Amino acid sequence: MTTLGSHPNHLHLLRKLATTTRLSPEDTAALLATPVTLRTVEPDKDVVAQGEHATNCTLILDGFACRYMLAADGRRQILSFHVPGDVPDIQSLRVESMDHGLCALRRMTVATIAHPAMEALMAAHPALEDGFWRETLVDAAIYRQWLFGLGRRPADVRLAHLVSETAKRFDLVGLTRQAAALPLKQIQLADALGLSPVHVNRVLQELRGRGLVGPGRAAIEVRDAGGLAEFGEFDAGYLRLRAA
Amino acid sequence: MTTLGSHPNHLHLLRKLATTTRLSPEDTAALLATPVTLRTVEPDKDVVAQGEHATNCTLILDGFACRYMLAADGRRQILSFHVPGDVPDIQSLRVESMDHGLCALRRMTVATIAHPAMEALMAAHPALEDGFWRETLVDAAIYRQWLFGLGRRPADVRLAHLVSETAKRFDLVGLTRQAAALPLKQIQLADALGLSPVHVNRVLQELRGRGLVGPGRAAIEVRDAGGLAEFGEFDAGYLRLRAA
DNA sequence: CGCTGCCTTGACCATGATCAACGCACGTGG
DNA sequence: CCACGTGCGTTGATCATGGTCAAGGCAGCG
Repeated sequence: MTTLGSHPNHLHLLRKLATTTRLSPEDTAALLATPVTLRTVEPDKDVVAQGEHATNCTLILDGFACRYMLAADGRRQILSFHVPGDVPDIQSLRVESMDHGLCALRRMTVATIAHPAMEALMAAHPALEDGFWRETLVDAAIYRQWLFGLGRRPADVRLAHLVSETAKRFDLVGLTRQAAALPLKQIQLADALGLSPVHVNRVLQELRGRGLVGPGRAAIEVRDAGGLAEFGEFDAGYLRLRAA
Repeated sequence: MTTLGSHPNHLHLLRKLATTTRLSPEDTAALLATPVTLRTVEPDKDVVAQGEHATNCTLILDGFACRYMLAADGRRQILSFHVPGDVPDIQSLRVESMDHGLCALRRMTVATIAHPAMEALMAAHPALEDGFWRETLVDAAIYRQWLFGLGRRPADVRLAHLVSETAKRFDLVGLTRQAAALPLKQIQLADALGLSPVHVNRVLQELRGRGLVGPGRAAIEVRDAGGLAEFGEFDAGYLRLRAA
């Protein structure tokens, strides 16, 4: 048990909150004084399982995670990606049981915040409550983009959009290095895009041929962010709800 | 200008809030005393357009609406349906501009609530704030189901799921009659399911052949709700976050 | 009586899935 | 230091779900 402020990566959360909400020094101080438990999660391990009743919220300090649902035949659909600074299970505060799982895609460090501590923080600091609420609205905006993509965009545009969006989200929390080389496997992209792994491979080659992403196999290297955004019809507006 | 309580269809909202939140008599009284403007919206007319900055929230009293986004080539993706009792643009309270449009699918009666009135109501009645927040969480749960369907469910299952879900949502606000005969055109189903209208037609015939929906062309008549839910892998749990 | 809007049908096409094999890089143990 | 195993990426051949195009059909309405 320690406080959030004692881990240097709290800065990602602060940076993200700052894109939508203005926090007073007192709000920030209270946030950093919040008691948390640090935990490491190995790749492919659930942070919260589907159906579980959560009693904590999870702040990602380092690593990369996704929400997902499983089909009866074992096929997986990834519903969203989550970068450091995200609290992907904040809705567990108000929800009886998780309708989806939360899973580490890379080795993660997370800060676990007990629900009562989170409730107390938000009750005492309306600006923080507001900020976290806005985060869920950004979440919803991202869902809408993915819905639109799955329904109406061809595979190549969809992939370019996803890569652009994910890179931008690393950017927005200050992780420029990871924004340039996304730690995504092709299978994970396939599960997020509703495609098969082999089709993702082929579409990636198309994007490589266009000079938009690099040839490396370890990570998706963004070569031409502007061109990728244009090809993927990506406009970052929906990630940055303007501050009040 | 009148008050919400003066229109009989306020009951749909109350019924829906009651599924997730416990309201005191004072909360209910304040809600019903809220000043609103009544308005009629013709089919295919926008309630709020994409890109617009809204200064009101919209409560649906009667009719049927959808959120949607348009592709550059004019193709449409419907992102969600909305039944009486929904406030589909509540996020406009916290968002600079709409990333999607809100459109009437049938003739609608809506109550327009000015943002300041909504803010005042929620500030004075935390239970109502909580209730509306929970609604956005149900929204998000529906988005996840649609994402899963678009990514991983074949067209027939996807259609059965959508029909089951939409019928259940009419049910939950007390509109049993509309739940049994959904006012949906095939083009609208196609836009929601990411399919072409002709494929929707064929899949509908398959469901008619299985005895799950009726043969009528004016509306989708649910013949065998249980069978439809089973075929569509529909479990209503995600529509009803348990009350605190 | 003839529009108009939507549903229906058929023929053909294409995006992306599936199946199966192979390659390549990295890590581990002999 | 090399042999092997493992996990992922890559490729090719074939298949299928669902799209597109084009032409009727049918009901309600002016």
